[in-house]
Amino acid sequence: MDEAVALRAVYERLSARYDIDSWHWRPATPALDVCLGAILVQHTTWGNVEKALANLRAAGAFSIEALLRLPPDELAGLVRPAGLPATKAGRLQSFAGLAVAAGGLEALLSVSSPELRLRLLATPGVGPETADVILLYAAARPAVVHDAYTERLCRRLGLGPAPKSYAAWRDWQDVLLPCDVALRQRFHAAVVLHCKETCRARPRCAACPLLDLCPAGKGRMAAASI
DNA sequence: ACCCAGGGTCATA
DNA sequence: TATGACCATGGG
Repeated sequence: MDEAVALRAVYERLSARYDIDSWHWRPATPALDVCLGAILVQHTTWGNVEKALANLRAAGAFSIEALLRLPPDELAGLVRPAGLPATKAGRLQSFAGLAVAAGGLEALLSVSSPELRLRLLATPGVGPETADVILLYAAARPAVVHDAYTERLCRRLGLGPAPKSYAAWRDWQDVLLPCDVALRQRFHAAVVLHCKETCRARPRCAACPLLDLCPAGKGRMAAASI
């Protein structure tokens, strides 16, 4: 079976099992929440991000303007639960500066997708994955988000591009996935939800909905641990 | 005590 | 193109 069919099957099975509404970036999630969360979640778990976001709200710092007003070390204190506090405080302020320069967050998120992606990537602390999360979930553009979960899942299924770069993975998905915002949101959300549930906690789960998609033989064992 | 976590950046071969 | 060190905290 070719890769387009296989990836489509992954989408069908996982989106049927995992609801986008149990995902922290649902369609109704405010854009600012998505943007700040996307930066804070780098190399940390979502639970820690929630604590940091709660600290920001409690301190009245949950706005582009307030973020820029706050002294860096004070902001770092609020963000500490998410790890890398000094680094992430600076990144939040860089992003806030980008939004202000564009005339506000709404204005920033309304520029064309290619231009928006370039501006995001030019912002310190915003790399390709963070930029694509913002494009897909905050700006509702049909972007592809690649991440460690997607890569691990695809590799175990024997899918994916030969090059290991983010760009190669993103381009690969971009060709195979229908260019639909809601679909791409559901796909990414379902992959992550599935991997978080089964990857470490329940290796070799016999009820894995992707069991029949993996290569025969040894691959079947590997698939069971997806 | 140790290992890992939706990453980004900088240095190096 | 790709690998390694670094950032620093919370949870298993």
